[in-house]
Amino acid sequence: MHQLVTTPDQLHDTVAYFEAQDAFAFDVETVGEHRGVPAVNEITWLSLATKGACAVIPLGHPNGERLSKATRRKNKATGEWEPVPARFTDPPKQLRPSQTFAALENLFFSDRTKIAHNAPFDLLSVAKYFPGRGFPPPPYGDTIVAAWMLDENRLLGLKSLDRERYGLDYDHDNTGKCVEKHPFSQVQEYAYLDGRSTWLLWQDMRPRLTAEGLDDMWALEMDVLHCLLHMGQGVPVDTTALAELRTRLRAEMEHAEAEVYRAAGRVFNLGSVPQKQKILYEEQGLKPRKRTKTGAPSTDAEALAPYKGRNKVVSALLDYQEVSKILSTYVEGYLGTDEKPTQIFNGRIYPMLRQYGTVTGRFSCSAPNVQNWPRPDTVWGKAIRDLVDPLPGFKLLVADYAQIEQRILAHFAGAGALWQGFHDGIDAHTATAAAVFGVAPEDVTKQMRQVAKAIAFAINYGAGPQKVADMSHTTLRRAKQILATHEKQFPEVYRYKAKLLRTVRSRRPQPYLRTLLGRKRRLPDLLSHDSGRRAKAERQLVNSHIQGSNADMTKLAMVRLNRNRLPGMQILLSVHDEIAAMCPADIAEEGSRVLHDAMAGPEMQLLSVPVTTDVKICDRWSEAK
DNA sequence: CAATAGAGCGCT
DNA sequence: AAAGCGCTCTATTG
Repeated sequence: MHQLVTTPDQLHDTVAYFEAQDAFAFDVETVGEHRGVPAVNEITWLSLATKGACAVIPLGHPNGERLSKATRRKNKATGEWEPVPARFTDPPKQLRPSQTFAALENLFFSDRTKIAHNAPFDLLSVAKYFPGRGFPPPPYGDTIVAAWMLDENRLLGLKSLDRERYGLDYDHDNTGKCVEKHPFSQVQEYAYLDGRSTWLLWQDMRPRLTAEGLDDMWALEMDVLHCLLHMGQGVPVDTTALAELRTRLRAEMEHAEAEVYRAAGRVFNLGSVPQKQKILYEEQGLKPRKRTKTGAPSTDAEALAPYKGRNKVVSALLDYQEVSKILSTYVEGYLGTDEKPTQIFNGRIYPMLRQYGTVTGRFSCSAPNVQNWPRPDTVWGKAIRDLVDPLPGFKLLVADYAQIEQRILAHFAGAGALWQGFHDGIDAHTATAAAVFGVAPEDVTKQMRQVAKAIAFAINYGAGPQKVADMSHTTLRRAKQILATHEKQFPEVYRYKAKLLRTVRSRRPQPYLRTLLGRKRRLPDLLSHDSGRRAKAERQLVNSHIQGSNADMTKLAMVRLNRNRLPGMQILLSVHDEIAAMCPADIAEEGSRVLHDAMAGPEMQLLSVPVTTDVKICDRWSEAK
């Protein structure tokens, strides 16, 4: 059972009880148009749970109980069913957020372990109610991170975990999505169960992390969480430049659109795949070069590439699609339109990095996703990245690891040509090309290097000879020959792959690998009887080992940067092997050294080959070369 | 009308 | 028979 807290006395008793514990779970329900954005949302429910107690604190829920059960009624005149607007009694008198959070301040700003399911959301939502105090300090617990570390392949939502662990199946009408639509007692029950199950899951999972040898990785992830709270301040953007970009892109798009219609001889919906198929493969008489997985002729850029410059519709369409993608995703997506809300608040975007967002250990990123910004060596990529606007008096610091995945491969494979190349300071693709083509590194041509890149894909992603041929612009026969030579020149790479497979496949109860810093990746399909699934799992094995180890290093670098951050320095973004920060201009040089050492200092030399990064100090991203 | 699937495309 | 993501648009389904 739980205590409903609506009076100062009850609040006082609740606080006293929770302050006597060394850990507690909590959960917030939020409302408002931007309920999902912790920087600006509004909390209307707070639930707390710990050993022996749960408390639910409503903070301005608008509804009492539902007056009529019916949600639809028949219109007598038309005979149609119409929705009945929900009507409620008045809600009970509730505590004000200000008095409530004042009473809870000592609890949240204590050394007690603060546990939530997706803790950055709850902690940052709560933090606003403690102005001037920043966010609650460690230690933290996050049941979604724990669940992910214990099984990255399963559904991680609180409700799914409850169903799996306890057979508990509450909330059939998605109460949390929009609490203000629902009656008081229903939300009260919902908030109670969310808080309670977070606490129960924590009790269940924390010891299992230790049992699975994940204590060090857990410590790292909780340090990452601390860093994410710091990053919750968001990224300042130049909204004026963004609006100008919108004007430019709209003009370009109108032009491109007209070009397509002119070439096609008629107007059609440029966003419609079926219509594009009709135009290209029926009216223009092109031969489909590729099929989609449902068997339809593909209209993607790769399928159209052979016709670019030869067919006017194709050329115009590809131009249109490029502009349209940039405008809708990166410009209107951020500024908002009549249909879509803006993602910019107080001149900032608040990208959400999810530390549990991938099976390999990488971050995923959303709302907006800044990990898929167009590359800085393209005209639109420059324009998008230049929207990041360090505050007056600040510089931008941007750094990425050089060829980190190839270095990790060299580390795992051990002594050999690749490994030696890194020790000699030779670029990995150049070293590979030199060995495969039997020439000196200085004689490696652009084309040879391109082939070496394709080989790297073949190793890291498990690409086959056909793919390598396509990437290297050569024949299947030649690609097979090249791969055979590579195997002869780099036997240690293939020995490493074989040994990894043997080791991992023999592990029980299900095969799993461990990354550089001990993260687990389970690959049950390595034992599948379906050869297709097995082959896929074998590709994932090598890729996850390398990609996951890369993720470990980047996460560790972020934590180190957060720890050694200079006063006024703010970590802005992380994109897989890249970290961007903002630093007061007068200490930018020193800040760049801190960033460099966080990523590639002596303590970060965790591989048997050197790890390097180059930090750029700039006012705009595009200046970073 | 809302939710989901499919295609496509941006990134490392 | 190329690993890991998220967003937008259209078409289809409930």
